[in-house]
Amino acid sequence: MAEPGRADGVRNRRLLLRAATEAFAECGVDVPMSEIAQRAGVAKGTVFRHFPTKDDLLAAIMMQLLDRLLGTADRLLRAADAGRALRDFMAHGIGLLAADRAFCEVIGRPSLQHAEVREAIDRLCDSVEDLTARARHQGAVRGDITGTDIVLLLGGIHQTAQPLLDREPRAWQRFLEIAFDGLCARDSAALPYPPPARLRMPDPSSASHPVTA
Amino acid sequence: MAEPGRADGVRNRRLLLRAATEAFAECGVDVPMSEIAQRAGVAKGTVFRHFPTKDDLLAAIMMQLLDRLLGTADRLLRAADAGRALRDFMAHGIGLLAADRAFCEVIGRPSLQHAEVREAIDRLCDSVEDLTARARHQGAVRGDITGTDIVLLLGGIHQTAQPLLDREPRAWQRFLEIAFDGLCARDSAALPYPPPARLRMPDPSSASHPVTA
Amino acid sequence: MAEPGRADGVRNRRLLLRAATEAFAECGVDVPMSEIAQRAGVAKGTVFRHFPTKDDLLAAIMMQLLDRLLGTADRLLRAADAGRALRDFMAHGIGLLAADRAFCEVIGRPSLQHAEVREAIDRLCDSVEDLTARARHQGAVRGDITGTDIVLLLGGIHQTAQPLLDREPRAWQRFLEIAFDGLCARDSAALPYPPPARLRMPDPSSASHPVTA
Amino acid sequence: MAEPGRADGVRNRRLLLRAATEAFAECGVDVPMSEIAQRAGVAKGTVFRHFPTKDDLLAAIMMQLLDRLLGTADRLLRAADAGRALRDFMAHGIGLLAADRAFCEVIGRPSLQHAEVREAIDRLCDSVEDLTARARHQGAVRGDITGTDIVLLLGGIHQTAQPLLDREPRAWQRFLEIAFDGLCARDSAALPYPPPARLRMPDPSSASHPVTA
DNA sequence: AATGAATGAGAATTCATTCAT
DNA sequence: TATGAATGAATTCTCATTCAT
Repeated sequence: MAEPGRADGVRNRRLLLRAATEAFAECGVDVPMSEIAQRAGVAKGTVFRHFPTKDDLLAAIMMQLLDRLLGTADRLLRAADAGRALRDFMAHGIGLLAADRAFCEVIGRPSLQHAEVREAIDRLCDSVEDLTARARHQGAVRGDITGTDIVLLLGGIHQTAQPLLDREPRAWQRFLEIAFDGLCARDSAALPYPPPARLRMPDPSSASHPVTA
Repeated sequence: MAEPGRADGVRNRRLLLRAATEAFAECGVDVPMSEIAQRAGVAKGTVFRHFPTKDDLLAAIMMQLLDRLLGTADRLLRAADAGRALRDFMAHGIGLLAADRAFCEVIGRPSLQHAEVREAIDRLCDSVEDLTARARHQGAVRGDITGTDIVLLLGGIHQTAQPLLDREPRAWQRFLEIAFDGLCARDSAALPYPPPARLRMPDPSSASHPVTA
Repeated sequence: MAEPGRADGVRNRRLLLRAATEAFAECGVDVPMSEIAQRAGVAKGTVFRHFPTKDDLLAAIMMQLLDRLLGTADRLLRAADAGRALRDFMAHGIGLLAADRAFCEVIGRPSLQHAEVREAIDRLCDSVEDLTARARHQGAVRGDITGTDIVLLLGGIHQTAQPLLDREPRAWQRFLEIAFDGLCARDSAALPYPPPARLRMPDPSSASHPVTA
Repeated sequence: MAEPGRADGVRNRRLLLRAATEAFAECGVDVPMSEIAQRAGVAKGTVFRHFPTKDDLLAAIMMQLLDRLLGTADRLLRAADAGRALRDFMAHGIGLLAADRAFCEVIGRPSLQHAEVREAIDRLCDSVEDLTARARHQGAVRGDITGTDIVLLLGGIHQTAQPLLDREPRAWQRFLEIAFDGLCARDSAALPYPPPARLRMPDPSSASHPVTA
């Protein structure tokens, strides 16, 4: 509108990502692009200049998350105590999710099919698999726990605590502890269901059920 | 011309609920009302005769779910093995959620604020609290686990397995087992975060943060 | 399942077609749907209720034109004087085009790829081919004139007179006469270019050049 | 630092005209300005520096066309065989139009109202009138054919062949021959409609009917 | 009561044009 | 002068909801 001057493109991109992350986190993926523009203090057209479609914007936000997760996972691969490292990774990941309501809703959206996002998820799965394997070998978790279990639990634990997040932003720690105790339980019987297959983002072709497996 | 219209009305209401449950489960809450009307084999106007707004329809579906959960909880209160009963309750609840993609999305919607729904959630929490207390007293779960933990875990475990649901509809059993092992872990240290407060549906007035606590 | 409100629907569809024909004729295909709605005296949504996309509306208008042309062609096939019939057909066709500026612009639009439209064009070409063959056999036109020539000339003659249409709505008669004289010229040398192939609407797949051949 | 910027400006203007001609020819007048900028290898702002509005750019392209037509007409005025000259002029003109899909669409656009364009059209009409008068006097065309007829036929013949252009870029020669035969037909009855008035571009004020006369 | 046509407030997206650097 | 980021009006289309029949 009466915006004084044209801001640096880089700066606006950052403003937009911040505004979008916030808006998606608060309102979910159905928040209008115009709301995001407003929060970023730019005109609607500027959003589309930086992110040609809404799904491109969602994908960019996913990438932020995935990049941070990947960085953490790779760093923790060098830790001596693999069990501790695995738990730290989960804590970090859940903490990131806790800031973003959109994560649950983004599943099944075309944004997950961006080549970039698919690759990042793939790389993340690789690293978490390594992280988990080390914990398994050190006896820190049961022998039948896989990296995919861990990735799935990230979202699940976050979701468990989500209704509390407003009033108790750290409540997820409670459920992480419970889950981690379950992951360790060495003397228990075999789990009643085999380990899940590696996560595969759905091909852009399959249109029926939009959920991944 | 005694009551045929009324009978029709009852029948249509049932058709609509079935169709809506199915449609929401398959497509999520963004499915158009027209799609629901079509699946039910009635005209759009008829949907609105029975459910004045979309959120009323969502609330009715929530009520179905909650009623079934409540029935199960109350029945299981009479079981001898309280640990077994708690686990059965969770399995039943997660199984219901697994059939309905809309459940995750409904959080934060005004449908959660229907007086009827709030009351049902309240009643459910009471029953699950009882169920959990019995399991606690029988030593089947740790002493610091509450009914609210259990209710929250319902959604969380479902969410953990959700990306697998298409290909492996029973995968949630694996994560229920893990979580339940964690709930039992008697020799562990205290949980790092205190038990959550009782679930409270948000007041219809507070519009900012749509998540409950 | 009576048909009470449907009378309105039929009436509105007619209003819309009339309004759209007028609007396209006056303003070209770029006229906004909202303008058409306004001219028809209905709300925007009503246009889309009747014609799900703009191209559907354009296709419906094309169908009006093609149906009338086809009716005329078929009727004239029974005339005794084939040369006269062919000229009458052209006069009728050009008269229809003269009322519609959109016709020139619609070429290459997806509306031409509607199955219904393609079939109508096909049928029209068949009839005009017959009409032309009869004129050829009666010696009313040169031996190397085909139905496709005639169909193409319809648009061409209209286009020739178009800049005059506002002030002289019948000026196309002058150019029809000139063209028809050219079609008859029996003692002339062979035409410098072979007859065109049958008109074929482009496959929806070919996206490069949107013009038909 | 004498005039390098100016030289750049001239060069850019030429690049832009070339790119725009090409883009309009391929895609029609709705091609975005950004596409033209890209084809010219300059930034969008540069397009607007040279042509303040899109219609200014269209007008400049019209001027190119008109200048070439005018040059040809004037050159052919000196030919001995006036009938041959007239036909050569038409062939040249149609050939130019055949390369430019935008020409048909430009009719009715404000670009036709540029003073410069109006003058060029006027001058062209004068020359073509002379050209036609000479052909008339030599008996090469009917006595009631005017220069305006010829100018109008340029667009009309092009339009006739347009649907074939993709596959048969020279098909217009067939229709030029037919039309020219019609123009010659000396023994025919009088044409059924009087010669058109001189072409007049519409006043910028009259906004209702966008077609010229 | 049921129907389905009509409504109109948005939603995403495009693009000519402006303007700061 | 050239650049390209920003603008915002305009456009197509969707969908919850209302209402006449």
